[in-house]
Amino acid sequence: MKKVVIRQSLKDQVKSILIDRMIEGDLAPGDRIKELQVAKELGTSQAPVREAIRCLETLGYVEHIPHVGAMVKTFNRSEIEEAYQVREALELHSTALIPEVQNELVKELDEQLALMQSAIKENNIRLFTQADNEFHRAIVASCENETMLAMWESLKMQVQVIATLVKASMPLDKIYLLHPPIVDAFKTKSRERASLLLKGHYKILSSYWENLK
Amino acid sequence: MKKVVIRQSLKDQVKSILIDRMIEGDLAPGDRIKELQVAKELGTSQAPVREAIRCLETLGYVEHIPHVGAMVKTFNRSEIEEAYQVREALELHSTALIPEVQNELVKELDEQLALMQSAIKENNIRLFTQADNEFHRAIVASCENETMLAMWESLKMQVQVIATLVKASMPLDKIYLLHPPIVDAFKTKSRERASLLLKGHYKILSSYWENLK
DNA sequence: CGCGCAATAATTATCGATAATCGAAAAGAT
DNA sequence: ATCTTTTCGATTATCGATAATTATTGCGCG
Repeated sequence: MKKVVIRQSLKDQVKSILIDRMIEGDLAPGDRIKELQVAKELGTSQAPVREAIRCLETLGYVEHIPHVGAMVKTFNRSEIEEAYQVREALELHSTALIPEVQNELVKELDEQLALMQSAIKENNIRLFTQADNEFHRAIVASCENETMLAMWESLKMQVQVIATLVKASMPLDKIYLLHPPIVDAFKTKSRERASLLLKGHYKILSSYWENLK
Repeated sequence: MKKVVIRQSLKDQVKSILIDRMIEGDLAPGDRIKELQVAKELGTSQAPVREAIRCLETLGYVEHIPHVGAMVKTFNRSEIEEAYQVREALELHSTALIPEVQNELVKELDEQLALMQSAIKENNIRLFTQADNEFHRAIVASCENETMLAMWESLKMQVQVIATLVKASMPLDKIYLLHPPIVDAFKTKSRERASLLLKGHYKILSSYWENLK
């Protein structure tokens, strides 16, 4: 691949850097993000940092209070539960919208199932979570509705929290077992059945989550 | 009500003004929004205008191309259809999530039905659309999921387009008739039935929409 | 006439500095 | 000692100006 000069606005660069810091844990929930401080660190002026923060705000990654500042968002219980419900709504309706040709979807789902299994063998929660995410994402993506997919993805952060906590109390292989029947339903072209199974999947995980109180 | 000093950032004021202009039609889809021009008009500097525009961008009201500028968004056919599908997903799942006490919801829905009827008598499409919107909004709102409601509302603009066009070809009273059965279902505490009727409602409007090609 | 290219105009992106605002600490009053 | 007011430091919000980028115009040339 040919190398090309980087032509990315400062805002976008700052945004990427801040997101990286969140992922790495250098920026933990509750941490404040000061515009001028970040600007000095990164060698820019306040404006691009400001824009980047506002962007993160709309992504739901940070919380912003006028004249006070921004801090990395900490989700409370109900926000997380709400997001989980919305995600369920989107996935269920997606299965209903998936066009007839489901071969590619099945292939993708099978791949993610395999990844989940190897993650279980290694007891690699991170890998499992990723495959789990991709599994569900594939379902939403296959109904070819960009708007739907964008909304589904916007709940990433909140669902991340619930997923992490549930996985700590529920064995991975038990979570895994919720998925193959869904793939089978798609294989037999029964979206109706897939939808019901998915609903059951969510119900079971929700009840586990409830017990974590 | 006691009067309180207005304490709103310039950004928010600019944002409101721009949205008003869109509603009034002074800013039509495709129109460019120039930062410095708006700034001069409103007597501010570029910065607040810039922020307001970025905010409108994330709301999906304007489209922004780096180094070129922003313009009022024109939705294409598929974006509108996608939004409509997502809204259906959210409303259907909302009905399933509504807690047992549905009296307040029924009351609100009945009110909106009445408004729709008087709108029909006056042949006031604007009023009808508003009541129609509130009707569906009430359903989503009653499941007490702020995240769900926020997402539902974020599709306002796109749905506005489809609603306007369908109403031009489909008589208002026909659209009206899709709603009372839904209220009846809620009255008999049958969320299951309400969900099915809502699905039917969407199916019928979609088919009308398809015929507008 | 139409195409490539340079010069120019228009607009956004970024900057550095200043004003406005907030929260906490210090001072004062009861 | 407690409550209120004032002051001060920190931070965001806004400004005016400049740099960077893109779009447009006009000109020379085949």
